[in-house]
Amino acid sequence: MSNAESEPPETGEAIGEKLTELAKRRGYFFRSSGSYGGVGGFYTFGPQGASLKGNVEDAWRDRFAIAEGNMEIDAPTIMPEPVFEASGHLDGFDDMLIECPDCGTSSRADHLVEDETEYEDAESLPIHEVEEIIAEYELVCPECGAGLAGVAVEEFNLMFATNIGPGDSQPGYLRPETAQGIFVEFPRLKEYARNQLPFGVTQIGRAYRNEISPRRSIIRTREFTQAELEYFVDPEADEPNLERVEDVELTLYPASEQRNDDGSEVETTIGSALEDGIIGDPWVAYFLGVAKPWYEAVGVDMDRFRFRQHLSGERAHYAADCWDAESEIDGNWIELAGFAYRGDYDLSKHADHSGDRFTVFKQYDEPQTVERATVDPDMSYLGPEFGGDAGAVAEELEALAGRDRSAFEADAVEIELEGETHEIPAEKTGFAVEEQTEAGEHVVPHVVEPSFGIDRLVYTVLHHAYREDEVDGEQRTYLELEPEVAPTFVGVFPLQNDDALEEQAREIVADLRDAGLSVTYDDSGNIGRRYRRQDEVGTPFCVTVDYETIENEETTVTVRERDTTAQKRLPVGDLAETLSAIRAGEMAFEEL
RNA sequence: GCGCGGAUGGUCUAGUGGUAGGACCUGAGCCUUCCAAGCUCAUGGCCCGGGUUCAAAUCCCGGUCCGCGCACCA
Repeated sequence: MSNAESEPPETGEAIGEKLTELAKRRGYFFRSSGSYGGVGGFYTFGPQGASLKGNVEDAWRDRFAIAEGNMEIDAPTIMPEPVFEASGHLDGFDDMLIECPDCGTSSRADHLVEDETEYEDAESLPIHEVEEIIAEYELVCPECGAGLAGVAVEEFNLMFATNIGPGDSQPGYLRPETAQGIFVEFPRLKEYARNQLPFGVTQIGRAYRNEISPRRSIIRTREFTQAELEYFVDPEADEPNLERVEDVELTLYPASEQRNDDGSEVETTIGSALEDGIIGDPWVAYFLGVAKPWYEAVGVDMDRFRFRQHLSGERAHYAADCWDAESEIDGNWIELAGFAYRGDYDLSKHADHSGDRFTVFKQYDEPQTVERATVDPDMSYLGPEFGGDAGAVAEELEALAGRDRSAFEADAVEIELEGETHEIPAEKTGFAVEEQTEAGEHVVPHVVEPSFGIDRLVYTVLHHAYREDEVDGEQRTYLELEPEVAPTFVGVFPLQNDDALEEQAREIVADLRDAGLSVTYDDSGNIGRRYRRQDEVGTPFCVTVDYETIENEETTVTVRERDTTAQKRLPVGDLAETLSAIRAGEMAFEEL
């Protein structure tokens, strides 16, 4: 177990409940299918939430696809069973649960068998065998000691199963991660990359896990959105451009510190963390360095953010080094993203299972000439001599030529086949040593995988943006969302119900929308109420048309900033341009 | 999946075996020359299914969902 949930920074009071209430009331997110009683683990993003989420996805795409020069694809969410046999999800995602008839405790049946008997890989055994083993060894409930012999073992796979087409002849599954959609299409994707390593493929999409108990709002759901990058590299040749990120400062929580009782987080830079060996892999380090400023830009509070290294027991067996991005929410650390060096695990598995080629041809600088021992067996001799074994004999000859040329120097070549020794006259083997020119080799790329959870990030962004303060003695709740991700960028109001003011305000709305800004118009109640309404959904700016606007020669409006409630008067003509510049981060409100 | 607690307008909540009230929000109107003001009016609710009862939002059972703990989290 990690102590990932220990020692949260002492910032922020518990605001999860208030946020959930606000999210429901204002349209960020809410439980799905409420009219039918609701369903666990599924949430709908309302108008505000969908917009915020879309903006976060756009920001991710800008940074991890476009700015890095990576491709983006959009693969199906349902894939056929063999894909998941290859990926390991069909077996590895399978839990065997056994429930104690006395105390009701559920245990992992496969773990019980592995712990208490000499069986080592109980997970791969069929259910009935596990049940037999439990009966045979008279295993008991680890909690209360009651006998478990004869108790049914229940299989629980975290993947949602379905059927493709009529009947159940072609089982399929909803993908438990978006990554497989990329790996499966690798042979074609590498063509689009013109067979050049390194290259990256991104995907933003839904993934599905039939969680036993979804919890904590949209933090752990059964359907969620991931943004993943699979970056394919030549492990021999490719190196990340660390200069771009080496000065990025970050908070790390390495495995070594987690094991200490008084372990603590480490403040360092990408460059020194690599030098000190804290981060093991330069590619992982590179993407941590890209991710940190990005998280900051979309509104994650860097005082409540860290990268935590996986402990060795926590890592998947193929992952050499693995770090999670984590944010702190009401005293708990939640996982926002995982950065794993997956080696050639995924591509090799799919190569084995599909028979397709998951490699990239890497041309040498200079063609290389190598001596290679080859055989060309005389099958008209081997056939009559060995009958049905002739093919196997030929294969063994070829293998032998590869490992021991001297075996072919005698008049007769000895080979072993199923324990028997056979002699083949040397002249019948067609043995030769030839010079071959090789232009390059097929390499299985290694994969670096930054994998982001979007829903959790949206929740974190809202949580970290939540503010309460007082304006003129009145309580105020507002969301300090970054302009780049805020669902609505500007609200436009007439100061009062007045045809002239309203007409002018509607013109401004049209202008701003033409400029591509997300605008809302509001003329209900009084001006203060409208400001508060926009504050609560996190709209960064409000524009108000008053009598000065329509009476003075120069048409001006007030622009009011959300966080400070400060106002400035600006000419209408420059409004769209100025606000667009602010949204793009090229200008600050204070500079106006 | 187990245990404990919960579920009343959009939101937050009061409530008793005799068919539900408030606040906020929302909408209409009045008022209003910049921060949830005031006045009038309006919309809208007892999670679902069974049982007990003359009568159930209330008591009982089951389910669904939510929160917490346990287990689970490739």
